[in-house]
Amino acid sequence: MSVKLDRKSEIVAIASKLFREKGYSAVTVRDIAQALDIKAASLYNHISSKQEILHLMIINIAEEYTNTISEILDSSETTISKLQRVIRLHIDITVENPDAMASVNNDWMHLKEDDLKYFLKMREEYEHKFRIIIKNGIDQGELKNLNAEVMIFSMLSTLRTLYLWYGRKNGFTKKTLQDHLSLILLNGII
Amino acid sequence: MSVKLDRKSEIVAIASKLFREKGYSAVTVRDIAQALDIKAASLYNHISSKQEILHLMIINIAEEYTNTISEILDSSETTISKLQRVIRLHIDITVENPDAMASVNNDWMHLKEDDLKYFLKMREEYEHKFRIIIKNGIDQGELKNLNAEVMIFSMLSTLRTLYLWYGRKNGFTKKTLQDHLSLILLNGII
DNA sequence: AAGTGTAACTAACGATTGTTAGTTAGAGTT
DNA sequence: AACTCTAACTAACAATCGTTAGTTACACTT
Repeated sequence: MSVKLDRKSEIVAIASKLFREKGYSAVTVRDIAQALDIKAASLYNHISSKQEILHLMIINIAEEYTNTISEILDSSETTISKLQRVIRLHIDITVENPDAMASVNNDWMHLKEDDLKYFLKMREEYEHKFRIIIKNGIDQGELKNLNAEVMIFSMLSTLRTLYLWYGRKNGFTKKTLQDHLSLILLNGII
Repeated sequence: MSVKLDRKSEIVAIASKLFREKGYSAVTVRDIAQALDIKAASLYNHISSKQEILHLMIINIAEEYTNTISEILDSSETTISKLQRVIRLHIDITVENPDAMASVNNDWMHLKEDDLKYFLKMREEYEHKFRIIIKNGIDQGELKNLNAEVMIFSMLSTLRTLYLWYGRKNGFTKKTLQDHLSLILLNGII
């Protein structure tokens, strides 16, 4: 609503980088302030607490995952097509927020009571809907009849740690990932 | 060498669980002591610092990964067989040290100077040898001619986060994983 | 009985933590 | 010219951090 939001976003962006490098607990508000070249107390003109930074970093992203997988599940595409959309979802969010994804993966447990419950509820819902997509695919013969949990685990592990690989020395562009990741995740490497 | 080692291992074991739940920085030595039902200062009869706990947790495991992948690379098996041994390596270490694996993945950056350099050197060597196995497999036509980096990323992401899934409500036993994981990682799900 | 080693304890340390209160300089508005 | 808002500041707070020093109770060996 106000211009303040810009500075606030700047704080969240810088904090994302620091949280990614050392984790939420190891980063002090003085670290964040120093990276912005201001004093720690000045941060509190823009944010209410260190917690709020974590909230802004994680909750929006978690909601986007949850909303989009609901859309995908409810659509009337083939399982393969659904899974490709899930892969695209992870690529898109990771490319847009590579630093924040580290906190979504590793710092969510430092959310406070309500946020924590909300986050865990969303994560459960996400995995639940992912599981349904996979099981439908198996039932309809679109996927091999293998252990569904191992399939889910294997795909989600890769998609969730995308942030660790995207933008590294390897040539992972958004296009490379979109072209090769579904091939490899769905068809295997042999 | 002495009986002390038992108590020391007990400390590392308890600390592994706590580090896994909240991360190295968020766990205080008072937390660790309380979990053992002793006072914080008493820990220092057994360990020299909080750092030492992290060292014991990470370095041994990293060395085991590094040594074993060297053996695998140097062996004269097929690529498929080598990759199956790599999968087994990750399963074995994870089943043996599920809690410590969390720190290997998420707390290594809190190792101090020398340990940190050593760890990163080992991780690079590990990925390097993994890459050679994959590239040999492609060159000899044992693996599809797809982006090698995406293959590496996809497999390692899954294998490294095994600790997050093993022993959860899903029925992941060591046998289930050994039977299904190579099928899915190597042959895909379609 | 005296001596030694182990593993716990109490008490305290200096440093650092997130946060609050109150102030100030400047830009935009009335 | 007076006022308001914004975003920085200094100074300080109580709480907590990892760690050290010195002590105590007990078991085992001599």
